[in-house]
Amino acid sequence: MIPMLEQQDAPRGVTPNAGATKARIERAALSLFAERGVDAVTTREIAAASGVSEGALYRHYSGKETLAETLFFTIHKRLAGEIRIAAGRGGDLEEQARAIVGAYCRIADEDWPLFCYHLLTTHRFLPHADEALRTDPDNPVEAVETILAMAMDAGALRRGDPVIKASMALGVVLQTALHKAYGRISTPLSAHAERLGDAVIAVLKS
Amino acid sequence: MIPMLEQQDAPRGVTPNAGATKARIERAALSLFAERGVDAVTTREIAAASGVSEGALYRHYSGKETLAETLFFTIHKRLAGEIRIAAGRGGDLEEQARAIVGAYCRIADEDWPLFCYHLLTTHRFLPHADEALRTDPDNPVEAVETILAMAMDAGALRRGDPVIKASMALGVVLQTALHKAYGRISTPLSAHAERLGDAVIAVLKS
DNA sequence: TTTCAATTTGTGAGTAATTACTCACTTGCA
DNA sequence: TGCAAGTGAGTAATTACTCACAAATTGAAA
Repeated sequence: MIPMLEQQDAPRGVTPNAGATKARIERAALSLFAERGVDAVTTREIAAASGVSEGALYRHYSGKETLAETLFFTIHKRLAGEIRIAAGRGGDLEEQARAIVGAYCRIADEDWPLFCYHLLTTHRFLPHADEALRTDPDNPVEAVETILAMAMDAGALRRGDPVIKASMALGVVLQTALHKAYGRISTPLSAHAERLGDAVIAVLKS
Repeated sequence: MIPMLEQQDAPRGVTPNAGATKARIERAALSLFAERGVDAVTTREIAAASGVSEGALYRHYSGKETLAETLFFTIHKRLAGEIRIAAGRGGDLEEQARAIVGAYCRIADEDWPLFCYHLLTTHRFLPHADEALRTDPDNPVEAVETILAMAMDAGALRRGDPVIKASMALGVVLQTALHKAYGRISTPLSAHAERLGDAVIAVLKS
């Protein structure tokens, strides 16, 4: 089952509403999960918020946990992809850093519930995911680590532990996003992209 | 009820084991909460892990939620206090920053379950705490914000939004701690205190 | 020191409430 | 007509919390 998340244009030969229910369930679950945590949200609530019955939920997902997991890894892989794309647009390390920061801000502002859900539930899924997913290199952290390791090899960055450098650099952006999640910041994350970029670059050079 | 967390020296006139049960419950709950999340841990499990009965739990706390909340705000206030102490030892902003980073690392290494629990459950308690607690200025974030605002007033730091600066600086340390929680880093946090300090200072100056 | 009632602390089976999930059935589209 | 999609009352299992009781501790009188 592929998550839909957004209403898509209907391919020909398919009812226009195909996937609509699935997408509504996902959007409702997402907001509730981000707000109160997966465990605190009941399947009844998800159904009510989606405007469908509880049974419909099980037509699309084998259970609540699977739904939560699928949503998580959707954004997880998307973030990894966007990071690689941003970094792949070339330029020096500073330009790459700014591009990655910009991508994070854009994704966060475009779909805050999804981004927020990822931010707040990583610890639930990452350490406990099965071997295949946990060691899957297609994740945001490793994407950044790879870029930093390559920059070190190329002499664009002082040698050091890429794991630590990556966590420090990511922290600049993610903690700011967290503060937004806590209600300490009300502006879009993009409003701070430049300062975030400056700080990330300062961390990388430190 | 005051959380005990550690066995204390018995004041005279009091049984030597006073508080021992309460402390055991708290330690067991802490580890379980940090590992799997408050909602996923049952009172039975806490009782079993503490080696006491389920009823004993309710002699000391009015319920699971109260226990979780008390543990959270214990470390929350302690972190705020330690930050202020570290910053209060004088010195210029760089020395203050290094002292605060050192304090975070020390607390994390001294009591990782407690620190980790705080790290992973902030979003559960902070946005939903009652007015008094949520607006209580005795918290780690405001402690840092205050220090930065004062440094700006004193001309030691370029003017800017202290909220953003604080979140970026905190992120350097907290995201690295998170990566330790995810199993990406196995060394003590203190092993990276110097690099973390360098990065925080770089962020502040950026 | 010994005794002992009062008080605190601990026990664990029981309970009411909740909840994830099922299934026999209906609906509506191709 | 056939099949996928949707329904919602029902169910078995779980769980936070209670309560009647037992054990331990205390302070001090004898």
